[in-house]
Amino acid sequence: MGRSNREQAQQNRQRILDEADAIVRCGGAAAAGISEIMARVGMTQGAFYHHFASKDALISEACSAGFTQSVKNWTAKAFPKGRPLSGALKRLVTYYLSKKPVEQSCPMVALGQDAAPHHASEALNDAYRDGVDQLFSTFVDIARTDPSCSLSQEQLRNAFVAMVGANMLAMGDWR
Amino acid sequence: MGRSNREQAQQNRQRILDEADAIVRCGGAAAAGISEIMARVGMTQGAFYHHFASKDALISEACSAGFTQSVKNWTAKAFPKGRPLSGALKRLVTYYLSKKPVEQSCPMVALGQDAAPHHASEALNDAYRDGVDQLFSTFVDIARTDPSCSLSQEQLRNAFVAMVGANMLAMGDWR
DNA sequence: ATTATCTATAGATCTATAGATAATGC
DNA sequence: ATTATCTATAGATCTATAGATAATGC
Repeated sequence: MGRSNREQAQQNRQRILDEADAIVRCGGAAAAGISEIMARVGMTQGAFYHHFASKDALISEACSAGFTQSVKNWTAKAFPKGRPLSGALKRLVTYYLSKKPVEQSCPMVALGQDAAPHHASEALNDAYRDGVDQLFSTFVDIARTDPSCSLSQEQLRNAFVAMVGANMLAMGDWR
Repeated sequence: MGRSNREQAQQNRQRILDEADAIVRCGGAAAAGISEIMARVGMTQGAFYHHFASKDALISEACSAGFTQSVKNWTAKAFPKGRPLSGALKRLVTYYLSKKPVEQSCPMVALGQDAAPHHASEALNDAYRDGVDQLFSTFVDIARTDPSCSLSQEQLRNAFVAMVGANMLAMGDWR
């Protein structure tokens, strides 16, 4: 097959990112082989390197994309259309702890090990830390907007890490 | 070099397990290559398969061993010799959240992704779930023995997952 | 005779690159 | 002319096995 036009090529790049994000959330960076990703997209391995400089560049970008997606989801679930602001934090926590398809697992948990500075590139570690900060800010924003929530900053931090920890430990039980 | 005697061979097996545990805690199961492990032990790859049926058998056993070690450490840190029972839970939490060498990272966090049933063998998943149960039981036992602690069962579960979640998220910041 | 270890290697990945090909963009 | 994709392959893993070797255990 010949080359795509610019718009199509841009869409193909996005599909590579989306597939990488999905696989990474299932099994971490090691599970996201380039041949597997490209096969899902419907192209050969060779084309990959036209879109990304390296696997690490892909994973770092997929990490950022995954966190951006989560921020969007959190806000949408906390403030569904036509419902009062009150109860927003509770709705978020319920959504976060609900069972979802593996490819929608939380990026904080999916990349926790891969993003540790001992093994990760600086790009990936930065993307991860930035993503965690974004999700925590979103969490606090939701709590502050929810008039039924009166938790202090410290209580919010405890609630946040408890939510993430509970999610990680629950992963072992998914059948 | 020729063969070791039975006692020496048994010690070698234990060293393989210990090295596997250390590497797994640093970077998960994928980071623990058999050649790397055997090189650290000071033997060649070929000898590995005399001691273990497969890499998966090794990782599963290393997982159990890691949790057993953690249970022991938790109890020792909560109840140091010559100190009152009061304050035991606080001492445990402080120890758990203190910065330690990577090869002593918490197995709940190190293996969280690897042990998820989608990718893990049943043996590894069982070892992980069993290990988490053991650590939670240890946590509850310490709390129940500590006269200064009056947390309910539900509060203890929240404290446990918060502690684990905080540890996982802190990993991204280790420099 | 048994067994713990070593040597050598098969076979399956996986990342990355070089060069050809075919369509787009100008 | 440029560029998105494909074909083919290099080179580096990594798990596992087969068969040889050398010391132990009896």
